[in-house]
Amino acid sequence: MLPVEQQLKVITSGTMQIVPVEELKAKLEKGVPLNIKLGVDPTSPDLHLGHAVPLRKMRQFQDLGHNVTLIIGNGTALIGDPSGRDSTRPPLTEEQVEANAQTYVEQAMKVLDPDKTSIVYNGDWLKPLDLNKMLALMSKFNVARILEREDFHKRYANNQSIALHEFIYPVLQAYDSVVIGADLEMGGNDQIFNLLAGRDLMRAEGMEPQIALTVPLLVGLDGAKKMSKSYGNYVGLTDEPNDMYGKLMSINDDIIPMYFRLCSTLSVDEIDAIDAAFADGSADPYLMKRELARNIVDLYHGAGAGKLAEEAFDAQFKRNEVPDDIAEYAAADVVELNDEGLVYLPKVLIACGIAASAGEARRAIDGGAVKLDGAALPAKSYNIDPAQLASGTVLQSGKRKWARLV
RNA sequence: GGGGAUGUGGCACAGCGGCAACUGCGGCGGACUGUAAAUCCGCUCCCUCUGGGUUCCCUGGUUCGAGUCCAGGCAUCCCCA
Repeated sequence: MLPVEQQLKVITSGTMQIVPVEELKAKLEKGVPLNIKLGVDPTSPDLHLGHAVPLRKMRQFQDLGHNVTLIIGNGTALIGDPSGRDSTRPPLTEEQVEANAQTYVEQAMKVLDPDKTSIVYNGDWLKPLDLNKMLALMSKFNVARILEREDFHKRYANNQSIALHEFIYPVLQAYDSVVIGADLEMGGNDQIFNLLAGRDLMRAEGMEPQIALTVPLLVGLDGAKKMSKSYGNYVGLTDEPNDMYGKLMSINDDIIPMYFRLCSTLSVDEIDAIDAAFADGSADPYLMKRELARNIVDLYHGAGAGKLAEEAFDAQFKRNEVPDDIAEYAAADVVELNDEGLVYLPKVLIACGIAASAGEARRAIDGGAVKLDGAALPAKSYNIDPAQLASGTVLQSGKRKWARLV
């Protein structure tokens, strides 16, 4: 294993807080692999780059020679983590949890090293808990302490409801740490209370308390809000390579270093150098962003995928070539003649998935966005000669929506 | 349990009884670019559209005409107990 100082350099890169650092140092100095815990409630089947931030951190631990336990919260999901919420989470059904857990693990393994990861389900030990044990656990916590945390405090102060079972969430999460004997637990920065609860409970059980490590919430592609599917500012881990590359190319310059830090596979030294280059203005943001996009595409789609995505990107957006993997539609299926022997183009655009409604299609035409074989149509050209839609014609709306007639 | 307020397009916020509905954000498209930023222009409910249809929590009512008035319902928020 690397010297403690070097390990710490990697560990602290891109983290929010480590409580307490001295204890972590002491644990590392023992020179044995630590047990690193990450608990996830599979609330959604699709992971994005934001979810991958703690996973990346886990991977760094693995590369340093430590072991990682990924806890699938099929027990805790029955409550729903109240962290950062202003209302009670709807509970998931067992089937949802089951299905989500499977895709979660699949996606997580793109980041983690499967050989150094053990995957466990906390329902295995949480569901069999009997009343005695539950009460014993709950007696270790007190209400005033739990009410101190910001999310509960706010809800309480604002007269928003807090269901009693939500208080139990940190208790169960803490118990997970006891069961697996965690040395360190990580989470997003809204998780700090739950992580500290684990410390308290472990201490109460006479164990060496875990270290709490938090990573920041990743900012979304818009550079403003946190990355989230509902904001539409995310890069999904299963997004197609070209898509992923394109989305990353659209980010603002000033979040490039942060994305390198939290999402890329570059070494800490390399990332530090990039930070420095951005700080003194010597960095070329455009080239850096291309490197970032390649790196992340490689990570999720295999080495070389980034380069291919970049070439496709250059062809499509720099040289305005027709992308080669566009959807094809049989002209016979999509092209309909009206009484005058003309084709109502908006219908064709809808059939080819280029427009959501005829109105949208008409607006796109009027706005000069729609092109046939690269030639823009004049405004109001809604009814066109079917000869313009012969087999082989490429339909385009804007730079991103394409279809080919066959 | 008592009292008060509010419910408008993805979000935010206007709207004297004549509105497909102000404005901002966001989004899309165009120009310019590095699918960055900044800036400028157009669009942003549906419909083969100088027109038609369906909208402003729900249900009824008043009216030639209701997002706007009335009644009841539902939801949310605030104050007091």
